[in-house]
Amino acid sequence: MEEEVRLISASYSREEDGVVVELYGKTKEGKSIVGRYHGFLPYFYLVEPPAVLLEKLSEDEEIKNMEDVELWYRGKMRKCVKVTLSSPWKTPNYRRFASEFCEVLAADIPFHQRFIYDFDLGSCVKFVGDYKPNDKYTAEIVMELESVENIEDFKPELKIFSFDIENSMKDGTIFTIGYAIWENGEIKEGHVEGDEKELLENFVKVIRKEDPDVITGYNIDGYDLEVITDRAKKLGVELNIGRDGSKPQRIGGQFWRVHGRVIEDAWWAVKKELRLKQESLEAVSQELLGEGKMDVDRVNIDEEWEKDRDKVIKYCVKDAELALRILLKIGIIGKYMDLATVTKFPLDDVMHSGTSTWVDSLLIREADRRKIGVPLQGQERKRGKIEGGYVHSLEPGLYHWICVLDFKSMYPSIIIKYNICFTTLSEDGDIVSPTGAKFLSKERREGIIPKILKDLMAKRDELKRKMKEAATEEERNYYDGLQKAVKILMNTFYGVLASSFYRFTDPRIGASITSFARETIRKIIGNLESRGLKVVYGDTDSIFFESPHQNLDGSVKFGTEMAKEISEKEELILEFEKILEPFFSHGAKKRYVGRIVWPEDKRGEMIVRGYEIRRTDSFDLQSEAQKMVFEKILDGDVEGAISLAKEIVSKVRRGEVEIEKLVISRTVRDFKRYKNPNSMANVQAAKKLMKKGFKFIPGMKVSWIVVNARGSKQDVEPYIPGKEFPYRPDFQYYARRIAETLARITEVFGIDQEELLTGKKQSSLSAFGEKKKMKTLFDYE
DNA sequence: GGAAGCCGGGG
DNA sequence: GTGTACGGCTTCC
Repeated sequence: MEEEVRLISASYSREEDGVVVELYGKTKEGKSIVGRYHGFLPYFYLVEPPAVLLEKLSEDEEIKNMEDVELWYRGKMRKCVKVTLSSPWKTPNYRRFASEFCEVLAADIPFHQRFIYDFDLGSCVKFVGDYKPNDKYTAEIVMELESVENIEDFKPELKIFSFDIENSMKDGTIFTIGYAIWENGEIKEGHVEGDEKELLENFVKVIRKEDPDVITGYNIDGYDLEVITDRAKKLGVELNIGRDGSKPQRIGGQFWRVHGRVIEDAWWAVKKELRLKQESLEAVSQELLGEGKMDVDRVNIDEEWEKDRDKVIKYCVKDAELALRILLKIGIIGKYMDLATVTKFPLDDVMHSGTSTWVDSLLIREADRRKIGVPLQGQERKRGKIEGGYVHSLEPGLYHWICVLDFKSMYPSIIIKYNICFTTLSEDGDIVSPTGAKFLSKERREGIIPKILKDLMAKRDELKRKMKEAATEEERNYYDGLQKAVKILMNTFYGVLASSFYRFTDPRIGASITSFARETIRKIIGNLESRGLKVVYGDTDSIFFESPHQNLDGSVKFGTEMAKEISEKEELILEFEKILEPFFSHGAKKRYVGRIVWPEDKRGEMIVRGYEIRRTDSFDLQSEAQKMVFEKILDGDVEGAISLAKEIVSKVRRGEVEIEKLVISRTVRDFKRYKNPNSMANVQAAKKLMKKGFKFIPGMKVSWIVVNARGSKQDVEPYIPGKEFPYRPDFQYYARRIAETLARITEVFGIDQEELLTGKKQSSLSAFGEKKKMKTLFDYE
């Protein structure tokens, strides 16, 4: 019997006759399946172990086998012993014990991943074996596996179960659980009823019956799952919602895992994929779906429940539905399926493991093939930060016809070009990085990291080619998703190598990569300048220079030629990415704005880098004013921009501003949890609300307006939407904040914060012309 | 300037 | 379960 399966998650069970590896997935036909594999055993390696250790281990019943092997480790082949044991869960103990005697290798690899590496499985496989009904599982098909083979990847539609709970603010009792299920392009809704115990039992029943691949909801990681687990425990309900009947488990006080399914919090998905100022379900639904939650006062949920149960149930189901549609809208499942394909992992592993594990997935397999020892992940963390990319200084001003060139996969290309790898790092290497580290040339020993990256790069080119040749939109999207995933994975390699203590590397390697990159980009900038071109800016892998032609056609032609010419010289590919007309910066690195005029499909798009305001104490007027001024500048109207900035500031000073645009909001927790509660504006606002007779519940969001910022601490007054605000905002304070924001732009034209505020020039320096002085004034980094 | 603290979502 | 884990901003030292 055979079944073609996309792997969703993998784990193992202890059964009477030993350990069983369980591979969960979805078949091409859309059925849920579990494949059971018997007889795979955990193992690790000892490097040059002393006899006393071997003796002790050989007397131990847990140890199944010991075998002499040779492994390359720290620059040479060494005598090692492969130790096979019978219980994966005991491995950490033996690892700790053995570490007292000698170095231990590959003893910290999760058992199911060890299985996947050893069978070199990808994310889609063929199960070969017999169907054996087994009432342990909720899956439709259960197979006892004889073998597992890799097959071409496919993306089955997954079944997604979204839920939401409503529970008492007073005692935590769960009132209802609403859900929405995505299957075959349709959404089905429902809720569970009964007293709290029945309700939880019914919830478990629904999940077991529906057997979803993915469980979601909004902030379920931090709230709903926690509450449900607590209440179930109190009431003695078995929360066996795993595909094997196991309970969900919290990992590191963070996310949750359950055997056979993926638990993906829609809120976290939104955080990962988008950068939004407001992340509440209401705000995100409005933003992505154009509709909001139902009108229920959840601070008074107990009363609402007493008053109108049907309404609360509807509200609850609606929230579950919104979370589901958000998850679908951002396409995170599809994206991670593509990443699963390129990392050769089950979906759950790629979604819920760190990026270093993605790199492990390719690197450990390759290391095993080449008999290279796999070191343990070091314990040290966050040490010795390496120097990053080169950032070219940016002189303040407005520029025209800026060509932007970008290195294609710069860091991966550098790693390949200079054969940078832990296997090539060597004192007698002939490739010397600017930091002094030496690497063997490709001819003497090809590094395994460069090899993997080279394959990935070729893979990406092939996928891009297939994408271009695609006959249908669907096919095109399929390949586009995969090529993007390869790109993400390639960049992850650098990110992991640059982190100070990844198992396969050390800071010398990360530092060498960036130093080669800095050297390369500096050289190219130097070349461009020696041709008389003005290089305006550059950051890590991009170069911005002024086109010698003040028109579109000439600039496109010139940029294309330059990219081609430099690429040929460097063994690295420079791509002509875009033309900005105009381009503006006030002179700080990583901060600029511009309008794209080429390529055609992005024409008119405004790009803003580094100026985004995402401070927790920001108010709407700040970002609105900034945006308006930028738009004027990009229209080429500098005078207009300056007068607009002055006008906005003086209007705020005079109090001619919509009060809503000055509101600042934040959550307030239990006052006791603050070290210095009285100094915090949110606490002050909450206390004043209570005085006015409003009910305060920890966790509530409060809004306020600053009414006096002159003293040692800010005086604020709560703002209640829809009600008149009976105080006078501290307009001087708001004018100052706005002027601070806008002056960063207008300073380039000689108008500083003081002048925006008072209309008077404060410094004797006037605007342009005095470049040298301007540079010292504005070149803050 | 780096480490520690806190928020954000949810009822 | 061979894994101990957010990301960004602010305040503190």
